[in-house]
Amino acid sequence: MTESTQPKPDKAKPDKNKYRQSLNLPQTDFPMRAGLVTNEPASVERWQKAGVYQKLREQRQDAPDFAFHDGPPYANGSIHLGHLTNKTLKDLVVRSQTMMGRDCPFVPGWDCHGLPIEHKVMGELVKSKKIKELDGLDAWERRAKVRAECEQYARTYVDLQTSQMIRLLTLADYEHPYLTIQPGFEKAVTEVLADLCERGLVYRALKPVHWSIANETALAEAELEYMDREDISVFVDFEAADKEKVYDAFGIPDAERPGQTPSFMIWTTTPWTLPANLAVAVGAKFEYVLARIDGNLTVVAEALLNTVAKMGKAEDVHVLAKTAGSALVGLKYRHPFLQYTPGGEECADKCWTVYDAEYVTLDDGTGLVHTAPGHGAEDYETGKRVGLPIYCPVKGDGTYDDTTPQWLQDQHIWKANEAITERLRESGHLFHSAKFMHSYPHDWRSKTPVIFRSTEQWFVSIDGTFTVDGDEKKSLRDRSLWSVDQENPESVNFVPAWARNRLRGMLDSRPDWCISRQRAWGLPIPAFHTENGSAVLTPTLVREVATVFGERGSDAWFTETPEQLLAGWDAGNDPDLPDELKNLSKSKLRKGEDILDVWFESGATWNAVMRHRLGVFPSELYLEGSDQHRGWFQSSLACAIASTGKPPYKAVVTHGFMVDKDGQKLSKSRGDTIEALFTKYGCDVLRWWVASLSYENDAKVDDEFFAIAGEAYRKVRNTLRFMLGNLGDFNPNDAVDLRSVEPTSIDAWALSKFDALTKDVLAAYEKYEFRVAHAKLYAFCNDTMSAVYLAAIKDRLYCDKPGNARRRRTQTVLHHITDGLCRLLAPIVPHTADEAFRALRRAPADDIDTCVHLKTVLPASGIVADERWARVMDLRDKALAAIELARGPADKGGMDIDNPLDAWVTLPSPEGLIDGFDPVDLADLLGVSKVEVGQGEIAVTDHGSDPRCERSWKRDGTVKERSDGGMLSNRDAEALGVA
RNA sequence: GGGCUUGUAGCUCAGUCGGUAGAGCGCACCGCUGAUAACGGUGAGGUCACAGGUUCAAGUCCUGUCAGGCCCA
Repeated sequence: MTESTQPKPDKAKPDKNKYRQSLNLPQTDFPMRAGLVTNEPASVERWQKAGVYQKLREQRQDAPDFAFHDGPPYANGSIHLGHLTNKTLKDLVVRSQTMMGRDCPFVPGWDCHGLPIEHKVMGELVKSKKIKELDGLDAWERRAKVRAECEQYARTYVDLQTSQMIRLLTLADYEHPYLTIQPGFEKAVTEVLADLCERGLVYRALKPVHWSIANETALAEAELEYMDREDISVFVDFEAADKEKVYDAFGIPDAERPGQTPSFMIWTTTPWTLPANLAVAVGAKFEYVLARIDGNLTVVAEALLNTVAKMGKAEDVHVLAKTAGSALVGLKYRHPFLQYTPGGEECADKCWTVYDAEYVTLDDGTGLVHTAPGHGAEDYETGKRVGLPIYCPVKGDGTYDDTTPQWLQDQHIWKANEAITERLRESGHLFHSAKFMHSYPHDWRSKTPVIFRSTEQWFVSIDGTFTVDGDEKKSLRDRSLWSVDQENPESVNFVPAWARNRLRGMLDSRPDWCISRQRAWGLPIPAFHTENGSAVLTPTLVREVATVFGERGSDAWFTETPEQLLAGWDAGNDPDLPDELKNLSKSKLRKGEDILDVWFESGATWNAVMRHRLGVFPSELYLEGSDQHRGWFQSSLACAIASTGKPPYKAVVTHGFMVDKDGQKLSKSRGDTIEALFTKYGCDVLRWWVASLSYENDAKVDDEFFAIAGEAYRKVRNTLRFMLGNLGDFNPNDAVDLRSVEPTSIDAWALSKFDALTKDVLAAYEKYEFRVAHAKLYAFCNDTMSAVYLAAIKDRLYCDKPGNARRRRTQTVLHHITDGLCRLLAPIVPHTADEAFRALRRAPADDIDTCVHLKTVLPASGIVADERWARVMDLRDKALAAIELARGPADKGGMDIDNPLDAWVTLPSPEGLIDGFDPVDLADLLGVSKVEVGQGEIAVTDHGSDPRCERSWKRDGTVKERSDGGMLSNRDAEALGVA
């Protein structure tokens, strides 16, 4: 059946709408359907035209500061859900702080340098064949050219992301962002580097670092990605140099000594590092055995003997003797295939030594650890301690150099894994080998496995001590740890609290910071090399180059000569330059080719943005994802503490990651683009969703959750619409003095509820508990307003005479609450709050000055509702339950009352509970026609057969036929002016 | 393998000092039809991931296991 075949319902009940025209029904231009897709961009345009961000800065000149610092996203690609959450959370902070009256300037930033962009640009140059244009150029010209391409690339994505963030309704100084490629920014970063040089924290050393073979550069920890990889694990026998000393160590009597030479069995998953083996490490405290395994005499840790034997499928295992690891220390062994020693007199006898080391464990392997100081962090420490050379026979491209045996030279290390294993097998040194899968660090860009390789790099010392302004000599590690220590009264504050431990754990264990990279797209480390190759990097020199960067940008490093760059530097007057260099010739200097780790740049944003630009330090807050404990939180802390002695932030807020519906890692190829989400749901809906997250944990993302947020948004929107509709005929001139509101009136109750809401929401905003604010606002709209107050005041708003005092009083209160509610909602739904705020004031479309975002929250009304209200509301709950029962069928104790307006209720007033309360207010709160005060229990009576007012539909006992022929109650007759 | 962290109703989350398990959404049912592609009411739903332990008493404290997440090796 189609609708057209049905009778017209309007005609069916003509009398029902007899008085409809005389009612004050809601009227508003605020539509039920939000139309966010078109209306949000219109709001953005209006705010930009009005210059909201600038106006706020002028308006808040004397207001308390809230300097919040934006961590720079990487200028590559479109923003994704992670950005959306991060940026929205930041905007919730900015807007809520602004709404609370503070001056919260927010300078958005972008991280523009770095490998990912350079990698991408190089790929595009190759693809477009433009790479050929670089062929004839020298290295510096090439780099300059690549840098120009990179800058263009970065700026493209800064523009794209800027437009997306603006579309997301975030409030920031998008006209003047900070970019890590701006000359002023580069200067500020270089100044921080100068400060660190001044503290004596920057040094150059040969050290194993994570090395990307594909990109031929050192990588920071943050540039690694762990992925599964198949490798060979090998158990190798290293033959003892002097068998008698081994037997001595195991205390075997001369007579019982076998003629055979025992060996030390080591285990490694990187056979390619064996050519660089310079030592074996044991744990002095562990027990070791001399065992015969299928005929071979070998030394392994007692605890691991069975596992090792089983792995090698050994059939005959027999322990000859046992001794402590400490007895093995100092014993010598021969390398399985190196016939000579690659440098270092320590090894004139062509043997290497067994040492004790802390990091030896009995978790896996043999308890004897292959040590190659050029290829591992711990190996390096051991090598340094015992004076071994930091030997690294692997070149930057991953092939062996000419210090290795002929059969390895120029071979790639990953191929060498096989070759070495085979060689060991042939020579009888291999006990066992097996392929296995493990999680292994990869270069996050090229997705290729990373190796440890020692190269000359610049480092920031974590444990070197220094003073700032003549304070106590302490290391960067100790200072950093203290700055986050709970015992420290000036400690950084962490939300959530466990973030403190997480940062501390990392500070405890982090090694020296390798800050150099061998690429073109970055800020050059302004070091110069003298003719004999030694590096010059003095504070004065660095500051001089910083000035040049500030004036001409860091491109100058690539296009200018050392004389030009150092025009203002006088070697003779540089206090940190060694005497023998005082009269060096600038023309003989060579520019260093390293660039700075991008984490150093972002670690110094506080200097460029907070200190230089806004003149505020430290920042009130850093807010980023939990991965930034190791990233930005830590790099910023290190830079700021080394430079100023103070942390760059007073507080750190961390949020979790976006995961899928099942809590699993979000796949990168998944889902809609950001623009698709913007148009499908609207940004206010997405923001409402972000506000609803318990962001300290990971957040599940799914269409379903956005849809739920959309439903909730519509409920709030409808509540606003209804409130606005009932103020359709209200003018501020009609307002009554709020102080005249009776404490026992329903209006006083609503006002006090709104005051409480304001207090709760602001407290939540203050603590960055947006979820709490969100829940309170939602409950207020749905319960306090929609279900209770608005339901109760409907009758008077619709039926009282428009200018009636009671109606105007209620409207005054409603206006106050609507106005205040817009302000409280503004940080979460900036478009909708402003739309409602403007609708409340009936601002015409061309009025750009009416804007909720230029306002602050309303002060408390100061109305104290009667303290009995809480108990009166409990009484209401009971009465409603009684009405609900009365509406049921007789066999369930009910009276079959269809409509609550058919009922009257008698309420008891124990201890004068409802004395002085308006019975009409109480009736309206219950949705019944009349309330009487009585004794005993709550009583519901059926008045369904009483005459019904044709206008208000109430049966309040005053309904009778009036002069116009209609059945009306006293109030409605009066409102119409009929007798 | 290590650090930090999560696991409570179908879903998202509260749960304070250890003392009878809470909300919203969804669902079911009912009402209203003057907030109407709205609005209101009522109800069902839980072995608090699992296994031990401490305690008169454990979602809560301790140990371990399982399954996730971030970071690291």
